[in-house]
Amino acid sequence: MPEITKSYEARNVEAKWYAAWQEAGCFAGKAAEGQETYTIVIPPPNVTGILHMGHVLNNTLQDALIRRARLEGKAALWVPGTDHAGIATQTMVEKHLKKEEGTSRHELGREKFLERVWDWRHEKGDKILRQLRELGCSCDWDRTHFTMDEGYSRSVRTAFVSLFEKGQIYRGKRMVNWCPVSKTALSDEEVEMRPTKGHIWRLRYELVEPVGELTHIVLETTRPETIAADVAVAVHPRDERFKDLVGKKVWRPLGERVQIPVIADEAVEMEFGGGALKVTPAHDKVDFEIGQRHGLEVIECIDADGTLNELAGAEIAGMERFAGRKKAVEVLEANGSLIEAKPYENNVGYSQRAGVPIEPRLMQQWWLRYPRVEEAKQVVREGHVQMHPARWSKVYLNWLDNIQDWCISRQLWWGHRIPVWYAKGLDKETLTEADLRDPAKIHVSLDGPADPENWDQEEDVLDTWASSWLWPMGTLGWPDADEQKQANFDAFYPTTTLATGADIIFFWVARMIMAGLEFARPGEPVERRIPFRHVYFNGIVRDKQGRKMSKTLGNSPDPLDLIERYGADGLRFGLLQIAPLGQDVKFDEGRIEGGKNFCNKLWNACRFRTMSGEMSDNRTLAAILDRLDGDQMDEDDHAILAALLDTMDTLEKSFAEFEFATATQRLYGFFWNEFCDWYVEVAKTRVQDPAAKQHALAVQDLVIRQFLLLFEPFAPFISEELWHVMGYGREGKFLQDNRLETAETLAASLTDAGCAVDASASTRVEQLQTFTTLARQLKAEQSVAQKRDVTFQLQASDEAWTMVEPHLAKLVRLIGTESITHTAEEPSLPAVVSPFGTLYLDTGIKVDPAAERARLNKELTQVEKHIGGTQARLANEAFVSKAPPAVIEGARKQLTDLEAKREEIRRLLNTL
RNA sequence: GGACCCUUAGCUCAGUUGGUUAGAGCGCUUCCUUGACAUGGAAGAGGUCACAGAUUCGAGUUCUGUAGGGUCCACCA
Repeated sequence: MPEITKSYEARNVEAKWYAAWQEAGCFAGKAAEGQETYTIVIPPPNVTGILHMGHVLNNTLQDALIRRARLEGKAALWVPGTDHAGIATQTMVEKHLKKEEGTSRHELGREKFLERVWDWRHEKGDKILRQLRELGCSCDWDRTHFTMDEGYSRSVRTAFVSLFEKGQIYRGKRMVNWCPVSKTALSDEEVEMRPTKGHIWRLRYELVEPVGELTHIVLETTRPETIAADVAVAVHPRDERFKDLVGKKVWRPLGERVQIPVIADEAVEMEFGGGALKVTPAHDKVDFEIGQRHGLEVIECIDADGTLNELAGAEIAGMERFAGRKKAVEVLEANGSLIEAKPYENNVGYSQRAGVPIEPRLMQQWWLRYPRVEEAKQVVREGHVQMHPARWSKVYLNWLDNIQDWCISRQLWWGHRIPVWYAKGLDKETLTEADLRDPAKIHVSLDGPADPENWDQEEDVLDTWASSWLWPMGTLGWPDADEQKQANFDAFYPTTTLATGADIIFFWVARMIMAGLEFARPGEPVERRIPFRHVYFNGIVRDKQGRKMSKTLGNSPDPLDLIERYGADGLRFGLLQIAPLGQDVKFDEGRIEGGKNFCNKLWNACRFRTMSGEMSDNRTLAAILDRLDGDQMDEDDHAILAALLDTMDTLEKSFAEFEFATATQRLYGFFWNEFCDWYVEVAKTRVQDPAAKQHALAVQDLVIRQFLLLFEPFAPFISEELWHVMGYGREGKFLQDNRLETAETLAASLTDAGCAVDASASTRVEQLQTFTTLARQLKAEQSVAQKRDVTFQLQASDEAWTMVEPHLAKLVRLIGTESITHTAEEPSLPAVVSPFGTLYLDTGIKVDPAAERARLNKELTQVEKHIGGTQARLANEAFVSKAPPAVIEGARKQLTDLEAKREEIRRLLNTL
């Protein structure tokens, strides 16, 4: 028998078992012919990222799902990997280069710079994957993928080429969200609207020729620095105030002194500002559209880096855009155009990553018309892809309903370079749709043209999400037939569950669905093409004040530190206990500590079991069942086994519903309260009885065994350790090599073993528990809680006494008394009314009648209050005639019981 | 402007299809180091379930509205 330490030391076992699992290839995703599979692809973290609490939650959930699937006998595969994270990684390396070497990517040049990024990736990357091992994640590490690996890159290019050939991809000059810091275009999804405090300036634009009384038009703007790029002033066509002005000209108040027309356009809000709008097509999306409708010129006065150029006007040219804004206001004030400056808060689009306002800009970019939009809606509407919680479907469908073409090109270097080659000398700015489809001018292919010397490859790379949207397929070998075979694409696709955060439902989830439908198994039914069947959205981990955890706030605990202090299992279990379906998680370190304490409780329960008696053959369930003795089955056995079956049932349901908090809470309550606090305590007595000992210990062995199987998905390390300590495992075998019985099959096995579980015993055990609590309560009230030399007398009917008598030995021990005797007398002693009769406590000290009366009166008041309520209900004619009979019956019985109790308390009061 | 979520004990949260006296963990009070566990045990205090209506014999639970908090989408310059 191995020596078991007094408390559970996670560090002693975690590394050991992880190494053993890996050595034995426990995590390999292998599917036998016809075997049911369970596949998860990890949401690939940034390759240079480090583990934070969000990852812990997300990956613990996935690991729980995967480990449970293994125990259910499915071929489980969890594919790990990382994302190259274009902007984030490139920015990180650029910063590093600037700080450490004072150089920049432009100084290095594309090739050298990319070498440096690769160095960085090899040196610092994948740290997060190693950290996931600390957490116990059972990924199939041999299948680790990286979005920039050659194989994966090939799938990215394949998708691009295919979509290009289908005409879904085009190059076009349109308004894009330009990030002046990262110096790249962004998709709409990467722009975050933030309320921003600033000013709005009320300005006058002088009419070239007065119209009647009118000498100028009043309008308001938040962006005076762009005035020099104004090409018109727009008013609403039905606005009476301006009907005579349309077609007239005004002087542009900044920059070159030119006349611009007043035009009428529906897009103008009459109620806003003065009812007129300055039109700056180059720097505003709406203005651009107006400009298109009216054939207006586009003047760009802001450059790519966010500085104002010479077209912005001599006064502000060369200035940074916000400094230029200030200066522009001064100029406007000086030339009499400024009427008023008002503090103003409006929504400004920010680059999500760089955190600066984006600049709408007119540019040539690559665009994708999303494929399979209708199918993508259909699969969710029809439940082929189920979202949990379901409400996210609505968000998803709403987005697809309003979907816009996706700007997929990025002006970065770190990423998948777009597989498009331009014939040398071709003017890329003036390409037409026909040019795009002309193989003499544009070459699009996986591997490039045969005569590269005559071509220039596109400089831009793809949006990171235009690679990760292929993740479930690319990691399973698509599109290469051999690789797919090797990865067993056939068996593992579609994946089963995607666990991720709702914040990337558009970025990633929706796009993966469209990609899957477009590329996977062409021609087959949608349910074979979708990338996953379930999407589980886990909440965001927040701090105690409800704020998102972030590096800048410094409010995020270091998961590795938490693992160090509470063990990986404690962290996992504690976190899942507070992670309700679809709600954010407010991080509470107390719960993590609770997880650790629970592990310790489990540890000690097992330790106690090994101390209670010789360990017998625990190697199989059958061996344990063999040791059960039907003749020794008492109510406590029935109750604990019924609770075990119920727990198994609850776990099965909660896994199906992704209700992890329910699952962990049931496990906690079952093991700690039902098993340790009651069953193990009562069994202490039975273990003293040679006739009952083997049976009572076998029940414990059974309960612990089944519990470990249920617990392992949440806490794999301690479960594995105890599995071996308790002798459930064999040399070279692991917990996961066993199958998890269902509640039904275990119940059937118990029946076969002559120990059919009678769930109704639970009620009677509850009465014994109540009895115990009342007796302890009485002792505490009489200030003899710790004394064991007191005696109890139970005044009970013969029938009630027969219910208590078989349990006397246990009760005496649990309550801490010398004896409980059956009495017909009515002693003058402190008493309490129990389910079995009136229980008297003899402490050997004289009773204080006043104190006793006070105590009983308090009790009486409570009972009477309750009686009142119940009587009122039963007196209600409507209740009696309409409520279901069972409910009425329950109320009647309750009333009878309460009245009996009341009488007994009154009688006791009279004896004082 | 559109959609969604939340509000239950001091704190963090459970409360299944409406049905006895609303639960857990932490914290708090009292007692206990008795031979699994002080990372523990026993007992206890603590809640008008945000508010107002409606439906119902009966509402924490269903519906409507209000207030407060949060999220997403749209973006009036």
